[in-house]
Amino acid sequence: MAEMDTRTPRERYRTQVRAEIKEHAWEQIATTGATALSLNAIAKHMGMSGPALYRYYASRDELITELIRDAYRSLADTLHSASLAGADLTVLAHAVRGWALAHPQRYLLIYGTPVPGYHAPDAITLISSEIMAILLDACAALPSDSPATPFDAHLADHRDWADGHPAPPAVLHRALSFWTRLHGVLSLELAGHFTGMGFDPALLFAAELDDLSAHRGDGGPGD
Amino acid sequence: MAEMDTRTPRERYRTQVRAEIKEHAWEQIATTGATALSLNAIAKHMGMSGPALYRYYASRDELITELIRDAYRSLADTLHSASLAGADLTVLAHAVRGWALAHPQRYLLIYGTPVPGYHAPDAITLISSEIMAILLDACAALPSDSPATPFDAHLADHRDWADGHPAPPAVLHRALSFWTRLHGVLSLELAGHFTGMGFDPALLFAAELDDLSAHRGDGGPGD
DNA sequence: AAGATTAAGTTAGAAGGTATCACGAATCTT
DNA sequence: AAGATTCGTGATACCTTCTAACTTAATCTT
Repeated sequence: MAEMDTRTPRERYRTQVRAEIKEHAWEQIATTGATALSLNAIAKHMGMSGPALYRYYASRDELITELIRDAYRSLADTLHSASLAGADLTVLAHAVRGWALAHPQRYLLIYGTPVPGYHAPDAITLISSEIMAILLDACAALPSDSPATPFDAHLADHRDWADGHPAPPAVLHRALSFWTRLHGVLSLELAGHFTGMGFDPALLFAAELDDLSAHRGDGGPGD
Repeated sequence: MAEMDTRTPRERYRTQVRAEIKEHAWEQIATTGATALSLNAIAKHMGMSGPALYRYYASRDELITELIRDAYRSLADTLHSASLAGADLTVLAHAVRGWALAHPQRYLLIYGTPVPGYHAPDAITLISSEIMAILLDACAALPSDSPATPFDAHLADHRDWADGHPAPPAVLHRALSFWTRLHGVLSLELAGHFTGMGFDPALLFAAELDDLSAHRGDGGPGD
């Protein structure tokens, strides 16, 4: 049975309206993009007048910040699930890609062009490092006998972002490459820079992924 | 001697004002970002009233389109110069990075999150394939004895974007990897996703570049 | 040179955006 | 039931892009 909700009806109503606002916001973002998000339109769509929204979100920026946080949370949860069900890099990569293609505006909200004056609050940094931890675990699972590069040496001394994760520099390096390479393909694809070029972005993504898992692996027959 | 300018003074004045508008636009974009570009602010900054700008640009979108075109042109020229002065991939990559760091908003305008309803006109597609041609030339200059991947086979049949360039599929593949990997690092760096992580993005960029030039090159220790 | 034409710049205003404020009304608390 | 709190509203201020009408000025034609 549900335990007694200690919150007052007012509070429950409030959180429900906040959630409904975000729902409409996502709907609008999915069609018109994040920059064109309009509080007025959301309000009218919900049957109330513009300024009423300001009872729930102090500003447009605050709403967007919460949307970004939710997007991070959604991605982190997706990765967490994938990581539980067999956490190798390939599975993880396809989870990321699937999520990004299902919610392009969410991905772009996180990793796209930043809002000029925007600064990520700590809550987001936390989720971000949670994602990084999953990635580092997956990278650590792969063997790595590649020679230490100059960048590896640099990483040995600059591993704040690993947040205490005991991975060796080569693994840190691999995680960063994983992140930046997949983002390179994904962001260009989502931005539409491949449309009209003729090839299938999914295959390029897979090729980059193959290269990541193979060429510094067990020294075996890479592919 | 300057040859007679056949244009009327009106036309010369017109192009000069258009150029001045773009200059102010870049100034504003550099500080506040592209989404916050305001025609009104530009006009007031130039000492004339808002609607006057519409004599020179039919809409805000038309101005932005021309800015994007100029940004593409600037990048293409930069790459062209670099390509003339010894066109190996490393030089090219550092030219791109230098340009991107010098004009972050220009880079983001080209490769960042797209404007929802925006569609690139043909003039831009032309410059884009000009850039691709330079990249393909540089990639073709490197030896390539890597085994054909499934993606290579796919590229053999989907090479419209190469625009008649006679590069073999492996070179096309390398060009795409070059593009996406460097963009992966650059875009995340420009978006500020590395700030606070501690490591030096320049070294990550260099490491990615090393990997690109080395591991499928001379048959080195890679595989 | 005088008149007609064209272009440029102005003000006014429509439509829409964020955000603040003051006020009435609904609701929770006591 | 009375009081305090919160919600939603309309009015308002100040932005934005963009259109329309009007004035002024430069240029072209006769």
